[in-house]
Amino acid sequence: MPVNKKTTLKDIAEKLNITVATVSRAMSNHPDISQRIKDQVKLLAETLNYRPNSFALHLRKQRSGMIGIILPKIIHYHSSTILSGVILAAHDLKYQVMICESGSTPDEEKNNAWALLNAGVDGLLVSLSNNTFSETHFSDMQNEGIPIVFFDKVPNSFIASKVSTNDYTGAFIATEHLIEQGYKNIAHLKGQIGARNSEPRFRGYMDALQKHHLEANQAFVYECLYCTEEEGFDAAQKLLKKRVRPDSFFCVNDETAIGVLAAMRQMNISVPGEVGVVGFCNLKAGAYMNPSLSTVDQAGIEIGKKAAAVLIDMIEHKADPNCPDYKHTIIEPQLIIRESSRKQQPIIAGKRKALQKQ
Amino acid sequence: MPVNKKTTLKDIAEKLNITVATVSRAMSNHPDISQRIKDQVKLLAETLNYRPNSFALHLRKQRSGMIGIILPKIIHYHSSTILSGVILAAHDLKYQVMICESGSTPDEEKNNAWALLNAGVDGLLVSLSNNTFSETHFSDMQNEGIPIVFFDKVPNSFIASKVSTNDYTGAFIATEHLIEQGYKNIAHLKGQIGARNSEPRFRGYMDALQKHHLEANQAFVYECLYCTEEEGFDAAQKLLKKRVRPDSFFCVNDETAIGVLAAMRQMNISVPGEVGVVGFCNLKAGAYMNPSLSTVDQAGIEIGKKAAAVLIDMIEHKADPNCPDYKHTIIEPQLIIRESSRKQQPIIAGKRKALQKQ
DNA sequence: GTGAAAGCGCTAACAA
DNA sequence: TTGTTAGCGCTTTCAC
Repeated sequence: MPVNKKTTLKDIAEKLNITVATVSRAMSNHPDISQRIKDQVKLLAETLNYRPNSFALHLRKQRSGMIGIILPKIIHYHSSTILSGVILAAHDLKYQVMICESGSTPDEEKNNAWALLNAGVDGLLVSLSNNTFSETHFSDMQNEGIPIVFFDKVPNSFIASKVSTNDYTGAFIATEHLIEQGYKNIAHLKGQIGARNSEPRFRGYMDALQKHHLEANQAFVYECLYCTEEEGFDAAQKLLKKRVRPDSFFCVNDETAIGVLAAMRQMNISVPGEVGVVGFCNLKAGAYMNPSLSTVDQAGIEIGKKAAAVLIDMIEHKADPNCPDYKHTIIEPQLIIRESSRKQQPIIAGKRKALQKQ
Repeated sequence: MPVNKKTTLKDIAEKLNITVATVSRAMSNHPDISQRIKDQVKLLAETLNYRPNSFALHLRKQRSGMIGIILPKIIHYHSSTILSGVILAAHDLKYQVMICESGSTPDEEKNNAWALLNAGVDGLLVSLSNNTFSETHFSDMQNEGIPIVFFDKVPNSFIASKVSTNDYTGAFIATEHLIEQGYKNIAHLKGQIGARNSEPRFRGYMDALQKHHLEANQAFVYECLYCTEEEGFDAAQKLLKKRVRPDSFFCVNDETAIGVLAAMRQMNISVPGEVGVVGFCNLKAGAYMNPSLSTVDQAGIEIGKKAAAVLIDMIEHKADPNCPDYKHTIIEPQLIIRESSRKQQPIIAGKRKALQKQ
């Protein structure tokens, strides 16, 4: 493997018998430099394959043009969608993205944050793990003047820039949709009390019931610990064995909703005829199910784009005295109606339906 | 937002009336430095929140401890799994990961590569887009001494370090499995001729047939252009309308296989009873299908880990005269048998099955 | 229009 | 045991 030393401004200067300063100015099209020199320099730079040394640039500017992102788990569909959005916006603004995965452990999250800062990122994008209850290290960083934007899973009790889905309205429109389809006894598979998105989704569900004068039945709210398909499966079976049965499920996420669908299949209960189901997240898998799963889409790309844009704005206006205050951007989610909740329209068997996606 | 200038070695040196050199040595536990000074320095560093300036370190060492990764599309399950593996291994070896997405366009891929290098990565991890036919820019980089490892979608006609799945054996064991289950007329939904993984998978299929003395029927091989569920759906319908019908499908990926399952449902053909189906990739969705989808798992985490390890090895032994030659690591995939191909065992209705995953 | 020199923060060879 | 000096590659102020 050849180890050709990279060309530097010095190399060019020596070959042309001028100083590095002149070369530097020529490369950046400084008006003082004669066209002749500029041409010479640029030609030589080209032929020698000159590329500026980023390390020197970073040191000089005390800026790297890199932002760091910390995610609980990359494989989650929602996370990787957000990541895509972040990268898009960052590249547009000439920033690169460095990535870490916390695996939902607060310690890793903290280590990741410091590792990214030590690697030289100009700012941090953070989606908190569900298990992070103390955000003091992040407030320390903020106080040091490090720009941080929280996204998706954002801290409640902590003043900072944030970008997140409106979980409340997402849950509200999903529940309202079930009501409009004629379902009356709507159960809710709820997330863990501690989990960041569970509470607003629960409130959205409750408020939609209230708006439409439906009584909220405590027995129809089932708390899931891990929000897996298995829990959804179990929950659905338990709830349907009660004397008063629910006729539909609004689930805190698509995994549990998929579990509900499996339970319905096993119990020979028709969906959406007898029971309606709506999830939350718009997993790819939902579109493939039979019946396909209605859900709430969180516009991950938008969340990512916005979070990156806010962060980079903070980075570039750090010294600005009238620097904008921390702001919380709320992205509105969108209801995706598929077969699992469409009671009102007959289901047309066939390809179009079988493969319907969005 | 406060803009506290960060503490440097100089600050510490001045406060302690010693030189930066001494401070530097004290911080790195140089044996020559007296314990007293070390204690003083470290204490002050601690209280002043000293963190070494990475830009200066990078400039000095001409190394950043960052690697870059280029993926066609992050949202693809397989890609994000690999990414996770890369990050795991990189962090273990004290490297950070910078990420780009090519969107499967060769131009973006090239831009990404240069952008990552300009940002200062020590080496590159690349999964080629299906549309990349000329890899000259990568060979230029290689010739400049930049360590590159290709993974997943690797170049054929280009000598470099590579890590990839054994597509051939994956296809072989999948097909053989169908044969062992008693299927005789095995169709293959094949990827596009140009696509990187299609050919070895096709060969694996053909060779498995041959090994078991089954005649390969040209009419049973269907070439998909985009390998979507829709194509899988169409293909299955077309093939099943022929006079000689296939009794099973080995599909180039899980998307097409999911399409086949949908077609079977619509045509009221029982799976695996009448027709068996096996996919490739082990998408999450496959486990949720009814029947759940048999598939080939590509051990994405392993691919990622290995690719990162090889790259970092190249980076750290760049100057090594007996530097290892480029090597191609092949990761063996694993067959995941679920319901869609298990003809031999009766399907037990119920929860365990409905939710079976791996 | 171009050169000289300083400095970004750090390390390491050489001196003392 | 500690200080001095040079240098990583680049930009920029100040001279000329």
